[in-house]
Amino acid sequence: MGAPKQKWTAEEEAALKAGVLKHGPGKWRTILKDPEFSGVLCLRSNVDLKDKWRNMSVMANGWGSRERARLALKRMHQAPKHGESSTALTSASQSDEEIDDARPLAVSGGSSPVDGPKRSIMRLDNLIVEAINNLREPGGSNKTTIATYIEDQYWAPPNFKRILSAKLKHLAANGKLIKMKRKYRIAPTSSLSERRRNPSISLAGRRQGISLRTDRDDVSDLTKSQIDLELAKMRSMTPEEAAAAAAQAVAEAEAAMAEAEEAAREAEAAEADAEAAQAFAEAASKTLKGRSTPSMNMQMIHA
DNA sequence: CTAGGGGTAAAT
DNA sequence: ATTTACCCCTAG
Repeated sequence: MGAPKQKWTAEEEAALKAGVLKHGPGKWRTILKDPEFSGVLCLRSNVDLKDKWRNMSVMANGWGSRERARLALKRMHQAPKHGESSTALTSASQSDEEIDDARPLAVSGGSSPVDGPKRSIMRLDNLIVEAINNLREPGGSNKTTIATYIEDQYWAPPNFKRILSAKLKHLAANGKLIKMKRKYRIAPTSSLSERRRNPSISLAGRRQGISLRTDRDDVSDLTKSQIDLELAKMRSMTPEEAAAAAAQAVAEAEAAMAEAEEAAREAEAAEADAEAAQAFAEAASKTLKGRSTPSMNMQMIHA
């Protein structure tokens, strides 16, 4: 009875992504056994990992197996009117876009053993959240610290700092982050409240709550509708999607980089995200081709 | 153990 | 009322 539900947190998602990135899709048991991730994922089962990954992949690539069937069925079932003859060309509209897809991840039995390439495309704002959460600095973390963390943990494009600045500013404007003095912290509205169903492990982290809204430094004032719109736009964009799009133009990425820089200078909403993803993908491609190794160091604290 | 199907409870 | 996504169940 009583388990209301159990939502996945950013840390868990990040850990899962990192785990898949390292060991490849499948191998849930391996990921779960990894000491680096077990600290965060010890409450989840391998099946949970699989399911979550499925959900995320489905969301990322468009529609997987279930969604399509369900949607089709629902559409069919939910067409009360319609009728007879004529009309003809029914569907055939969108459906199969067959995304080129950089890599279908979990799907397909191909599953190369060492599938996990270095493609560490992750949504920048998730990265930022992860950085702040993991740093756990009192009063928040400043831009430099966040940048250092991310650069340390993952690879970063040369103009990363600029993109990060834009992103940070944008997130603060959106209300997703609270900016105080020179430090950023996660906004209290971000649904960080209830915690695990298993209270036994006391896990040192998770300092939340306290809507410390002291300063009226305040972000720029955007209307609620505007914020909502931007958020919706951001949400519709997925890392894999962006990565696929970016990978396609990887040959011309060098030229795109210039544009990205310029765009990042102004940095507006999802557009900045897209450019950032492009830059990231470009860097990933270079790395993959045999450049310097990405320092994939995970150093989490797990007392 | 992993992949997939299905149900059902939360959120919009 | 519809959609989202968490969780359980079963087959390979």
